[in-house]
Amino acid sequence: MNQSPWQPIRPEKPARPVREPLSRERIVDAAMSLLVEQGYEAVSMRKVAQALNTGPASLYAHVANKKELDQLLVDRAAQDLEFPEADPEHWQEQLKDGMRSMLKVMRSYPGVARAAIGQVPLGERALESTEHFLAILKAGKVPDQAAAWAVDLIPLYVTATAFEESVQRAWEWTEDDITRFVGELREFFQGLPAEKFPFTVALAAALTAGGSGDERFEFGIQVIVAGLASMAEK
Amino acid sequence: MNQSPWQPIRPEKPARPVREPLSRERIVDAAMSLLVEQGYEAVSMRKVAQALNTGPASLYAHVANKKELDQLLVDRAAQDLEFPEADPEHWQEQLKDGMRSMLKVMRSYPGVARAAIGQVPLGERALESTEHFLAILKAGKVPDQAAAWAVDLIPLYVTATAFEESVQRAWEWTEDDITRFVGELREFFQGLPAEKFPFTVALAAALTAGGSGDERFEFGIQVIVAGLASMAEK
DNA sequence: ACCTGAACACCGTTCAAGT
DNA sequence: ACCTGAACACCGTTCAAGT
Repeated sequence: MNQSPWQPIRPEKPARPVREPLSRERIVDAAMSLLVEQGYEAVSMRKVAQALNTGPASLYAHVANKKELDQLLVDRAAQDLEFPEADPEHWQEQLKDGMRSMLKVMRSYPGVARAAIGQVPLGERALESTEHFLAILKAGKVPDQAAAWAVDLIPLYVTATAFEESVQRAWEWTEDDITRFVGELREFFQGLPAEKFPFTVALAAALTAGGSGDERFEFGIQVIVAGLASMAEK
Repeated sequence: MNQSPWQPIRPEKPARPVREPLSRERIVDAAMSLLVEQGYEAVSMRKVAQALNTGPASLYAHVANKKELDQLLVDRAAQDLEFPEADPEHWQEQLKDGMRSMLKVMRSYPGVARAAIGQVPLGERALESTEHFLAILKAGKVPDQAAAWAVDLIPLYVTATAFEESVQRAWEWTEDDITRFVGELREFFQGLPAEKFPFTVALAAALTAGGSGDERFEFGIQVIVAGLASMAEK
């Protein structure tokens, strides 16, 4: 206002792009948003770059490649894991709670299961999760080697469950579609030739029960925990 | 030779491409070869078409899309499954044998596990496999609902194991690389702060044992079978 | 040191046009 | 009915060139 208009103005580079510089942090943030909003398939180097208003090549100064970005996403998701204090009296129930919590986190980041499968969990939070599962297993007197392999089996089962769900979710079926599909499936099983498929026909109803996934998952963790309990000492 | 050279010759279209016509069968054959020789990533519509000396668009007259081709590949692999006659006396060992056979087939078709995950197994051979597992489980007096969910859990575990292996194989590590990595991993675990990670440090050796995968898989099927046995009636 | 545009070698799928 | 070429809208990664 009070600046005389004919005074020469040095326009302090107004066109300069004051964009925040790129960083691993910002890249993971952007990738995580894409993952949550649009699933794993949407997390491409190009789309992440676009979300950050830059080109795909720019990401490679901060992230080695797509695989490393996947690992960073798994680490980020692992931060949401929660574990109660280990309680030796109820180690079996605690093991189940840990697995339920793990599935919950993976469900809240659809697609992270695909990135997690086959990864050795070495992030800080992943290590804490391993430590916690070991503590629970040892409280239950599970032998060392069995406990060690169990902390491999447990994430494998939970991740596989979450991955399977995410694959099926990618087909974009509605609740109705699923109900109809399950019904048709039951009829298909029932209609099979009984001489050749006696058990499949007889158990058609049981085979198609628990479509939502929760009951099947509960069954799975019950089998695993009971199996581990059978190996416990004393 | 004995044909007079100035006689008008109708050259019966020698340039006509006598190529065998496309068919589902031939497409699956070509895709399976690619899968076996170069892994799942190599099975693209374009590469399959190229192997058949045609363009990608030609495949769509016989196969709806890539997903359907994946299903056909799983069906094809399932034909290699073998099951012994069900023997009630040794149902637990038979269950394990069935799982071992399943893993063996999946290992011989690297990449088929990725195509199989999340699929409801409805091919003829897949149905026979379900029927056979049900027969073994019922011979072991596992309740109906548990048996039904078990035939979901079993393929999930085997497929996840095979998929995990195929992901790791895709990194193209040599035997030496793996040995070195496992050694470094053990040292890494041992070097963690013992106040924060007491069990991880103490069990470092056990955590890194059985890198080949066979021992880990044997442990997994032992846990699952023991868990199912704990649910058996009587 | 960090960022960029352009290029390379790929994808799955569609469609109008041919036979 | 079956097949084709060409196109569309994508991939991950590399590299020389800029600042």
